[in-house]
Amino acid sequence: MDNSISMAVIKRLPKYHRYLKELLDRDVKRISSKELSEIIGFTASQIRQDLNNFGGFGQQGYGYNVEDLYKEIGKILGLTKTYKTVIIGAGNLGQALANYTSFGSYGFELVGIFDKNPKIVGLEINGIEVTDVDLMKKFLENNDVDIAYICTNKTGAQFVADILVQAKVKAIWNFAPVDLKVSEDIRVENVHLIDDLLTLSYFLKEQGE
Amino acid sequence: MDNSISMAVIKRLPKYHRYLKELLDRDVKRISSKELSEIIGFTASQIRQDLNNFGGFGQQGYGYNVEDLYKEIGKILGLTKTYKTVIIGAGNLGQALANYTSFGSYGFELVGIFDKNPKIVGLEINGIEVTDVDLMKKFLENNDVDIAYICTNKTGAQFVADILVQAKVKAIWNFAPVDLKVSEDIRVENVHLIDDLLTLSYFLKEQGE
DNA sequence: TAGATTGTTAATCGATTAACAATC
DNA sequence: TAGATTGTTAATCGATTAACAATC
Repeated sequence: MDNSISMAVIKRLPKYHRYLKELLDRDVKRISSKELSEIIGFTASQIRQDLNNFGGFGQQGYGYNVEDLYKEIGKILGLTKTYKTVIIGAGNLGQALANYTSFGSYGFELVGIFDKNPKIVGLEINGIEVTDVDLMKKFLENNDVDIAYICTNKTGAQFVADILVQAKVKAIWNFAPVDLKVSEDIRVENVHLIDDLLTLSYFLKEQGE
Repeated sequence: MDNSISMAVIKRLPKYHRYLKELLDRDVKRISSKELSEIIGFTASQIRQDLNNFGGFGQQGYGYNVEDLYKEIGKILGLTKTYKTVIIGAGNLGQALANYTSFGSYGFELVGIFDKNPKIVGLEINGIEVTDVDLMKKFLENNDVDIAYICTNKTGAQFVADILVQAKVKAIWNFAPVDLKVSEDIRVENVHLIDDLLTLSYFLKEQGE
C-alpha cells in the first residue's frame, strides 16, 4: 500500500467510516460522491481524490456501494485486526477511558491498568485490577501491547513514555499536557484538552470585539 | 484585531503558550525564533510569521522577551477573561472533566452539571450538584453560560445541542461521536476520541506490511 | 444508446519556507 | 559600529477544487 498518503487524508478516514456506517444502518445501498458530499461536508471532488488514494472503489455512472466502501475503509484503518491496550494513570480520565466499552467494539482490547497511587492500586475497573506502575515494565515484556493510553499528570508522562519506548509498545495515546520525546518508531497521538479550550476561548474573545 | 487569521495558526497558539510558560518557569528571559524553533519544533520562519499575524512582538538583534510574549499570547487566546462552563452528561467522562481543576486555573469556571439519569442527578461532583437535564434550559436562561461540554452519548448529543443553541450558549465542546448540526453563530470544538484511535490503528496496520 | 458519475489531470488556492532588507 | 535577529516579501510546496475524458 502507498506509504505517502498525506496526514490530511488519513485524518478524514475515520469520518468517512462513521458516515458510511450511518448510511449502512439506514439501509442506503449506494451513494455518489455528490450525495456523500452533502452529508459529510467535504467537496465531491475531495471525496473522489481521497478514496482514489487507496483504490478505485466506485463505478462510473453508479457511484459507490455503501457496504463495500464501508468495509474497504475499515480495512484501510486496520479494523480487521485487534489491538491490545493499556491505561497508565487510573485517575478520573483513566477510569473513564477504561469504562468506554465502544473502544472494545472497534477491536481495542484493554488488557491492563496501571497507577502509582497505593489507594488506587488493587481497585477493579471494568473487570481489570489496577496494578502498580512499578510492575508495568515486566507486564509489557510478557504481553504484546500495541497501544498505551497515558492518563498521568504532566510530571509522570515522560517517565512513563520512556518505559513504553523501551518495551517496544507501538503507539501512545497521550492525554497529558506535554509533548513527549520518544523514538521515531513509536507513533504518538496527543489529546491536549486544554488546547481545545484555548481555541474556543480565542473565538469567544473575538466575538466581543 | 484581524479576523482572517488561518485556523492553522490559531491551532498552534496554545502550543506557543505552553512552551513559553515552561521557559518562563525556567527563568529564561529572552528567546530567538531560532532557539524557540529548536524546542517547539516549528521552523523559525513559521514562528516569526505566526507571531506577526498579531503584532511585532520581537526586536531585531534581540529576539523575543519571554514574559511579554507569553502574556501577549495569553491575551490573544482570551485568557484575560473568565468563562462560565457547564457539563452535560455526568457519566465517567463528564465526571472526569468536572474534576479537572486545571481548567479552572485557565479561567474556565464550572457552574453547572446536568444529567438525565435519576441515579446520578443529586450527586455532588467537585462541589457542584448534578441537576436534571430537564431543568437545564431554565438554568441557561438565568446564567450567562459561555461554553457547554457535551459528554452525553451519541443519541442525546443533538437534542442537547438544540437546547444550547436556543439558549444562546456561545460554544460547544463536543465529546459525543457525532457531528452536531448547529447555527453558524455557535462555535463547536469536537473531541472524537475514537477517530484518534482509528488514526493510530491505521499506522499500526501499515507497520506490519 | 444516453445519462450519470467516476478516476484523474490541470488549475487554483493557501500554507510553509527561504531570503534579505530593516533595524535594534 | 558590527553582529544578530526580526519583520516582511518572494518562492516553494502541498492540498483542495475544477474540469473533463473514460466508462459503467
